[in-house]
Amino acid sequence: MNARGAPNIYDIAQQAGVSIATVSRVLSGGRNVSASTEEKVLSVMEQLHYTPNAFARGLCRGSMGMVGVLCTDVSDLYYARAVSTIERLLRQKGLDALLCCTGSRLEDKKNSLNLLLHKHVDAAILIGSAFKEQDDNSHIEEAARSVPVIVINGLIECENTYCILCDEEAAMFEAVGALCRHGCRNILYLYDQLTYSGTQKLAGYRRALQEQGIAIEEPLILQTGKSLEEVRARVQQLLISGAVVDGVAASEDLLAIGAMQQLSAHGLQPPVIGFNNSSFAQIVSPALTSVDNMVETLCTTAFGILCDVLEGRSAPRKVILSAQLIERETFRASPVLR
Amino acid sequence: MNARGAPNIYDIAQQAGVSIATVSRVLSGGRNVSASTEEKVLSVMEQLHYTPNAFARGLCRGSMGMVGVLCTDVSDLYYARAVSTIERLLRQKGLDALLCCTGSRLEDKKNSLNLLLHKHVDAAILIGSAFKEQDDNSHIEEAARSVPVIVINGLIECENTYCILCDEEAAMFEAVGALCRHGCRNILYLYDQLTYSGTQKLAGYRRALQEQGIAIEEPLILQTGKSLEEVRARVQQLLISGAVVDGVAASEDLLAIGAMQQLSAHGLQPPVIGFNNSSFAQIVSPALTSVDNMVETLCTTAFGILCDVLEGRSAPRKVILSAQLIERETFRASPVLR
DNA sequence: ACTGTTTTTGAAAGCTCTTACAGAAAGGGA
DNA sequence: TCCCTTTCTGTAAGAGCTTTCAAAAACAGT
Repeated sequence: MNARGAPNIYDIAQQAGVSIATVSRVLSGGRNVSASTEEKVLSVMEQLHYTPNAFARGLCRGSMGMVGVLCTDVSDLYYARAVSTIERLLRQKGLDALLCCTGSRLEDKKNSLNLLLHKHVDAAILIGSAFKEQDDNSHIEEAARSVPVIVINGLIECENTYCILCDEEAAMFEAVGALCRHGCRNILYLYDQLTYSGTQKLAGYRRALQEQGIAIEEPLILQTGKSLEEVRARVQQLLISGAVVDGVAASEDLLAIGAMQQLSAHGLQPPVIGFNNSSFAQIVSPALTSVDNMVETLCTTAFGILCDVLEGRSAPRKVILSAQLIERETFRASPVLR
Repeated sequence: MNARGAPNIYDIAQQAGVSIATVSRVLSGGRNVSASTEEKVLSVMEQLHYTPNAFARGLCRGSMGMVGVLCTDVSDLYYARAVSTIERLLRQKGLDALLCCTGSRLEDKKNSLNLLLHKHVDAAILIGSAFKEQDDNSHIEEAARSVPVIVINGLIECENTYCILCDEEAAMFEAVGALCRHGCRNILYLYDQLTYSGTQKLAGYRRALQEQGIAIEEPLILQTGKSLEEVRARVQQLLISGAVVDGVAASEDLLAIGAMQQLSAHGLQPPVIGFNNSSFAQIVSPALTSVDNMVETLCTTAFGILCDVLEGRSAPRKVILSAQLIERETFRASPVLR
């Protein structure tokens, strides 16, 4: 064992009476090493509790087996689920997740991604971070020049970039359509941010109303913050202004819940549909009907693509899954012919 | 620029007409470099978009500025909040968070921690992962031999180890005591796992009943899973068996909510107190009274200690904060004299 | 025993940076 | 002008691993 702590490959070589090249060969699977030599080396490693130095390895191989995982905020249940799923899959494959919560400001997202690349991750997985405008994604394109970038729940189409998303426009179209067919005419729509996903959902809402021949009333389209209080305050404002609301759709469960509470305080209980099918949905009462956009499936698919890419296989540049309406107490689509 | 992509320190040195040592000096703050040389080097770096190779740096310095963050499961709201807080603080300080969700099996926790160390993190932060028995923490003690280990919400006392916790025994003692003083005599207690924290809370429950002279009925102490369904099923079983319940305390909000729902299905609405003060608590109705064990504060404190340790300052080996009962609709302590 | 293959091994170069040490340049005082 | 500091710069030796290339050993076939 050398002076400062951990033994290195030289120590092993010396103890085992072989050269460092042989030790290195044993380390990488024992190709071209005689069985007896391999055994001896392995036993010395065991004895000395040897673990190869990850930095040195990284330096030689250009990779340390880390994948950057970026999202706006893990304390958000939705991202938490996604990150959890991805982390588990990565770990199963011996990869480490370098977590990075960027916050919602574009500038911060850009910086974070950049920093991550300097750590020489093997790939980057962005969750829900792509924006609508092509221009806002320049940092992603830039990043894709050094490592493959997998975007979950965001659209991006450029070299070395892969995206897995759920057709949320269609999902919201269906959900709002169902509300209309149920008889709702003044459907409140709540959203927080206009990420790619946010934009899609809003578009779905608009298309559904148009298709049903219902005029879109802009005041019913409400941008709120993420907190329950903000949502309730905005809804309260709206109600006080005299707006009529006979249905609610929201880009996230929490927003729907806030609206539900505030409407309920006014004695109103219109049908409500949330989005994401988070744990919140089953906990509130009445239990919230919500669109399940399949985070886990999105993540699993993304991971599969990541593996394909890292191992040099070909992979689809864009995968679109479809969502599913999970019916609970706040709304059940009555089987009505259109 | 050299053959394969990124420029290295030699490229910069050559372009700037200086030696690599000088470049390295500029890199590390420009000590002992003339202003003119520094400027020239910096401009070449700029031009070539140079970033020092993190692995090489790691190799020399023995650190890459990464901190391992371990928890059972980030998809759990409680851990998600903690991880989010910690990640943000680490990033502010230029450190990266290597996330590791260990699952609840001790064996997996041990392995994960071990793997993390091989990546040469500067420190490890464990969230709620310490167990009751000293023996179960051997992996932590082992880890602490190579890097400082900060345990949040778990007790551990050994060399190079720091723990920050909330006195949950006292918190639960107070909460259950309040229920008793309110008149509850058959208080259902729900818990999931007996981590250190879990054990403490249960102990608090027992002590409160004892102090109030109420006999502890073991069937009222219910171990459930983490899912709402499991909780409801277990509570249902209990009720069917004819047990009387006139109060509920739980080691986690979700458990309390499950119990609430099931009791409510039986027409019962006893006082209920949850734990963690998660977002769930404000969302359900009636809104859940819950003990806030100050995750964010715990994390901030932990981070402060981490900084002190990394920078060679002294830090307390153990910090205990106290929790706070957040009163909502499911229980309000009436001001009764003991 | 000898030749040609195949398998196993080691020496050395390379990956990119930091840092100790020594030498060169520059500045100050007599 | 000379000598002694102080400031700046370069050389070279690591840090610990991978990998190429050539040499050595083992083996088979005649």
